[in-house]
Amino acid sequence: MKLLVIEDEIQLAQSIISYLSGENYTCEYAGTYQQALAKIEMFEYECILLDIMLPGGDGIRLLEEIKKRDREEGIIIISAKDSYEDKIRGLQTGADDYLAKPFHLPELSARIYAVIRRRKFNNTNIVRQNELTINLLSKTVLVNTTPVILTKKEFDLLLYFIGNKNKVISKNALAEHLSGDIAGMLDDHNFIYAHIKNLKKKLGEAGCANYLKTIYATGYRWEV
Amino acid sequence: MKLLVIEDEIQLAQSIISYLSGENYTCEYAGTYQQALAKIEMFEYECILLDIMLPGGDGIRLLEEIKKRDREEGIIIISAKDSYEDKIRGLQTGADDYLAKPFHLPELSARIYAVIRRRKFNNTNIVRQNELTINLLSKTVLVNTTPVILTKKEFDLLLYFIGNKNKVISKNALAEHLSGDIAGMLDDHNFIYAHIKNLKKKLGEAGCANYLKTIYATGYRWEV
DNA sequence: TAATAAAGGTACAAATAGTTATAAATATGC
DNA sequence: GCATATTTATAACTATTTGTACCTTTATTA
Repeated sequence: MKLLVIEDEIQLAQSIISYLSGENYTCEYAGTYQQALAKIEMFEYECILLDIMLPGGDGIRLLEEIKKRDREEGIIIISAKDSYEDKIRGLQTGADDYLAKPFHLPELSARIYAVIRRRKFNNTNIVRQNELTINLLSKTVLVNTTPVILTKKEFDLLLYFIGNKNKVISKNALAEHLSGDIAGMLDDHNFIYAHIKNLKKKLGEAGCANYLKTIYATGYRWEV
Repeated sequence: MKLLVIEDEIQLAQSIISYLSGENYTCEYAGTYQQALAKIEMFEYECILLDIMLPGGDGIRLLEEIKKRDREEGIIIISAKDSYEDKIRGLQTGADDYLAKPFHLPELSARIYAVIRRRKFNNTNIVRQNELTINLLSKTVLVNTTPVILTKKEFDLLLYFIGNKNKVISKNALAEHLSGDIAGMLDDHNFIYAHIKNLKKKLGEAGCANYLKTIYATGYRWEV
């Protein structure tokens, strides 16, 4: 899961990022309006943390800018002043949640989780697909009643496939999703093959039918 | 699907082309105003990516030049400066979309797909034609309810025929569409025969009537 | 209807893509 | 900081697709 932390106080940003990285989020950072906008154009995020009091007072403008793009990411506003007007204004402009400074990092983490769950998984912790049961909270996978131990990348991969079922996804797009990097993508991302193979093997051994089809010269497709 | 990438930064152009080739687009490249104009005059593209800040000629001028020709291709402007005026000016001159550098390759890919879908496929992911149903996202083909497994080239070919139904298409045009400008300028593209034959065979076996007519000494026409 | 030009069929070669096993690098946990 | 697990890189191998060559069939035209 990728997050963007938009916050001008470097100290705070660092501790947020450090904590959330430990929660298995991939975090990126923007300290100014311009940086943030550039990042948002460049990347897709599951959730954006936005300090509404950016220098230049551009927080709300940035929020409007983000909402205009009509993407799927959640937005959580962080604000120094716990002002009611700010909160109302933020939520009206389309933020999903609001958190006043100072806050506890586990609380932030919980809210991020809640926002993502609400937006991406229809407010449920459990994703079911045929004989698969995926628990987003515990990050565990069952095939019928058999548990399957997946690594983080394998889990991400599986979730991505199920979230994009019946679509062909290119090897490049998968690599991008897993490693989050940009341009200079001239390298062969052959590591994808390894993850795919391991995922298939583990699911197969647990008795899961092979839904993940290779579309030669094109990509992969999770067929259901 | 054929794209023209007009971009003077070779590095960036390369990574764009590398990524989009992986997404199954046939990409061609122009680094200058003159090259771009020459390409556009000679060939047809489904979508043009235009760096508005070209050396030796105004990108906007090129955009006007392209629009003057009144073709069907989509145009996506790529710009280094995320300037509001630039964007407005580009979109007013007839560009379909605008993307500020630096951007994320999957995002570019998604926008190209959106533009092509809007222009060529009535904004739908499903193309229907008589007993054929083509899903652009899953890249699958049904004849009535019978699935037909096509290779990459066969799928492209079919889509191209249906997108140009009732028009005669020369062997050269087909070769160029599938393999790019080089192939289009060479003679003797017997590989087209092979692909046509395989496509016809697969569709026929699935119960599809033969809409693909050979126009002797001229080309092929998908007659409906 | 014969001559000829073009297209179709087929089989095989070459290129490309995908799989797998293993090793090296990196990250994680105790 | 060491041991372990995970991720990424490498390389050999396998499978599939694509391109080519050559031969056969079909259509066109005189």
